[in-house]
Amino acid sequence: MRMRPQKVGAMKERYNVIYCGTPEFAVPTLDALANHPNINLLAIVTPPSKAAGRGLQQLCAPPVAERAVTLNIPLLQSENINNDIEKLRALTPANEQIDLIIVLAFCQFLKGEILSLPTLGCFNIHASLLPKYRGAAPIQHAILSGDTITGITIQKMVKKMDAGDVVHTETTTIAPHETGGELALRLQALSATAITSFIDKIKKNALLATPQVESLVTYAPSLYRDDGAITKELLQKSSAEAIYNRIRAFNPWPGTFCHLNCAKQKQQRLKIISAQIVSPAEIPSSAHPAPGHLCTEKWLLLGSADRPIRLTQVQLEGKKVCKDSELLNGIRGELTLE
RNA sequence: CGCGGAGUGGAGCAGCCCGGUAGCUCGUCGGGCUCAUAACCCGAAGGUCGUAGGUUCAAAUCCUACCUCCGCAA
Repeated sequence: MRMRPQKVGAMKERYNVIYCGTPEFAVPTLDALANHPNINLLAIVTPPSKAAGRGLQQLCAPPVAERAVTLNIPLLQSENINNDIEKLRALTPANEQIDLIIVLAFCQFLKGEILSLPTLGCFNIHASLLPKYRGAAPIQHAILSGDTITGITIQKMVKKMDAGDVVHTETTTIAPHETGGELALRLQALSATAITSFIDKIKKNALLATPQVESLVTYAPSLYRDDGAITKELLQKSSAEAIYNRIRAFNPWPGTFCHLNCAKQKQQRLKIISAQIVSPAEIPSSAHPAPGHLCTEKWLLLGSADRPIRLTQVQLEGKKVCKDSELLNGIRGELTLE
């Protein structure tokens, strides 16, 4: 049963905001907030800097943290923000209150105590059309499922992950060949648009909170490297379109790959950068790969449950990205899958 | 000092272990052929073998240092 939308918010000249975010994805929205005339950014919260990079173990700050320094806004790097509530209070001027906490791609879960800290509440920007794809990897899952539409949702955070009332949405179509990385770039810009509209709604006291329809809830769990494995088993039971969607959804992260055996060499991992579905009519019958098998006559063709998939751009361990035909130019002996 | 791979004509690679004339699959250019192809045939151009030292009669190959690119792991 759908509940009647309720109004939340209050008119005010300037809102005290704390922004929580981590990766590049959260930077444009930070900029939008920092530039907004009605927003006073009290502080920016990110996780601590971590060692990163090949060879030298250098400390690497989250992109949002770097941006905070550039913007000259107080930065709080916290392992777990739930334990640092006092530090947040300390950043608030004596006779003022925290009005809003905005959370985008933060990698930390906010508990009850912090949710009740701001006067207007905590709001999360989520990169899907909730209630679809609650969880950590909504962008990839939307493409993986072959969706043609997605967007940005702003929800009033509750104790349950991504389950709060929806207060604002922006939609966009997913292009047929769009990758996870390309869509993420567009959605991070759309997120900045969304937050501006959201603030305007608050200003006009026109914010409507619509409960999520529970029966439509789906989840987008975290992805891991192994999820990108294109195996014989997966190929045998999947359509070419499903494999193709996986390849583009997982580009550039967590990436898709398969394992190759080449004559008298040890097994090598082959990253798949891009691919395309091939109509059987486009290739000679001698080059038709069986489901779960690899054909290397001129292109790298994987056999799926229905049509072949050509791996157009690939990368072998320790090598640069190259076209499938270029890889085959250098291969001596037979190449087989796994 | 986290582990590992790689720099050789325009591209992708072999050759290095065991030093002795620069090789393979493509591409490019010229010519030919076909109704046609991710086609085929003939010919040609194009390389300081990442950089700098060292060993040697002789180094792509052995030794040392450095530069660059990349995979894994976080």
